[in-house]
Amino acid sequence: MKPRVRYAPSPTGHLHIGNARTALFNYLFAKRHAGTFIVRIEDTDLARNVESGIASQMAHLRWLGIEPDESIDHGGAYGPYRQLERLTLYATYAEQLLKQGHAYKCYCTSEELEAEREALKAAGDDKLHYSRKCLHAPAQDAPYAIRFKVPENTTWTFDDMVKGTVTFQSDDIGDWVMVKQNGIPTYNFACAIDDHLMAITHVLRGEDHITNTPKQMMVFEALGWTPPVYGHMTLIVNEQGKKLSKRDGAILQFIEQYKDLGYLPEALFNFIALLGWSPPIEAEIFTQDALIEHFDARRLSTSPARFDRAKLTYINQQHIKLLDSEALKTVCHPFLQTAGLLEGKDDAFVDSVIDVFRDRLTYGAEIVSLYHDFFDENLVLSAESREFLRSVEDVRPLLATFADKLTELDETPTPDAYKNLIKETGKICGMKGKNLFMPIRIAASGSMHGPDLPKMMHLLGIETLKQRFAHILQDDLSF
RNA sequence: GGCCCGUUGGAGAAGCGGCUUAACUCACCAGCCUUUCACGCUGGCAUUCACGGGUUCGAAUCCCGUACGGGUCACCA
Repeated sequence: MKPRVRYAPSPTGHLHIGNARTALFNYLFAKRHAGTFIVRIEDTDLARNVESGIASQMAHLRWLGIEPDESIDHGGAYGPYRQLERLTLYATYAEQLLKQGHAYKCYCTSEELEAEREALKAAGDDKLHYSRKCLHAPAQDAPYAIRFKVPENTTWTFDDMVKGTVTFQSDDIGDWVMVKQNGIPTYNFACAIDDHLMAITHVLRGEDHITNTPKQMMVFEALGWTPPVYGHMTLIVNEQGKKLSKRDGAILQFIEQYKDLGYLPEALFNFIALLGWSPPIEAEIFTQDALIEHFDARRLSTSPARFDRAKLTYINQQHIKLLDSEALKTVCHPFLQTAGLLEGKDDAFVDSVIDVFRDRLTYGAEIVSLYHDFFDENLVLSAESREFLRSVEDVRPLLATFADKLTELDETPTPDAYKNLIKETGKICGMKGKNLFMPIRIAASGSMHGPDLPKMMHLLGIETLKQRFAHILQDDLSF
């Protein structure tokens, strides 16, 4: 049987990295087994819905390369794919459960419930379950919620795809609300109904849903249905080992933020796939197709996945290396453009900028800071550079010679022209290797680290170079 | 507090009872390459798997307990 899996976001905002990961693993699972990947919008919390949230989520899913087979945008035989459009369906089943005695109307107000919980807490009760005081309440002409009547002395056991056998007892679950006073179903109810109606075979979701599972299973049982296979993936945690909180500013958590910084979608896809899952082969740079080919749900990790930004950086850099120059140009161009670095520059200039930096670029937007680091007007010698200059004998004559030679060049020397110049300078001064290149590099860029020297000089332009050499030669001998 | 889950080097993370004197990757260090820088390549980097018991001829791997960490206990999803 071909699996049918779903990603069921609530449209409360942008695509979060944790949600993206849920979507991604479901997608991988579906594609790996030639199944169907469905996106269902769970918008039953009216207060938290953000209308633009749906479009944003769908757009970023697509940007990541995750294309649903069935969704509000793609249609399908199991629609509608938005819960608010399925209200009559839920009402039908709620009615049935009510009739069969699996559910009952609850007339308690939120104040009463709150007071009840407070009392339990004060009494030292640690379960804080609903008292069931409305279980036999006569019908009233008042607003009501519908509660699921949790069967007594029952054990729910399921074979979790990642955790193994997991068990819950009736005693640990209070009668929960399945339809709110406003007539809209709660998550656990709507989710169970839809998973059945949409013929979902496997549910891969975050571990934070594990305690919801028995609630959903009891709906399936009451209605005589067979629940899907569940799999609960470990949470993604931050440096402190805490669940990623959307309010945590220390980590960029939304796909959009990475997109805006010029991260590559295929790299992000690769990185996220490694969050709580490990490939069966010794590699870690994967294309989406390779990931689909190697995906195996049995390799989903049981311990929390640490969000490691350094790893992301590395993976992105590796994917950048895979790009041909045209593709890399497409990535970098907008950033150079917005930074105003392209004013009066031609295409060849863009090509050289990218060529010079491609080896050390870790994400698109970085091209701008790399550029500034090395080509800023006010260059400042790093401490390391000064120290090096002091350690080399006869630095000054060397730099003077080079500066002198510079005046002999034409207006737009090629990288090779600079290379020859360095060579000649070395010959004249009797210097070579590091002692030759490094002082020139420092004079030109202020730093001991940077792109290939001749290429860099070419980019910098002869006028800037002349200024910089003049500047450093004016400097005190001690630098 | 109840219930559920986890704990391997500076970091991520393999490992599923003997092939492990613990893979791979990042970071770091050293060397090579490059007349510089970077990329790349090669090598180094846990006598040890939170701790304490137990099972076994044999345990990071199984069992129990302790500690620590996390998740969840809503008319949120």
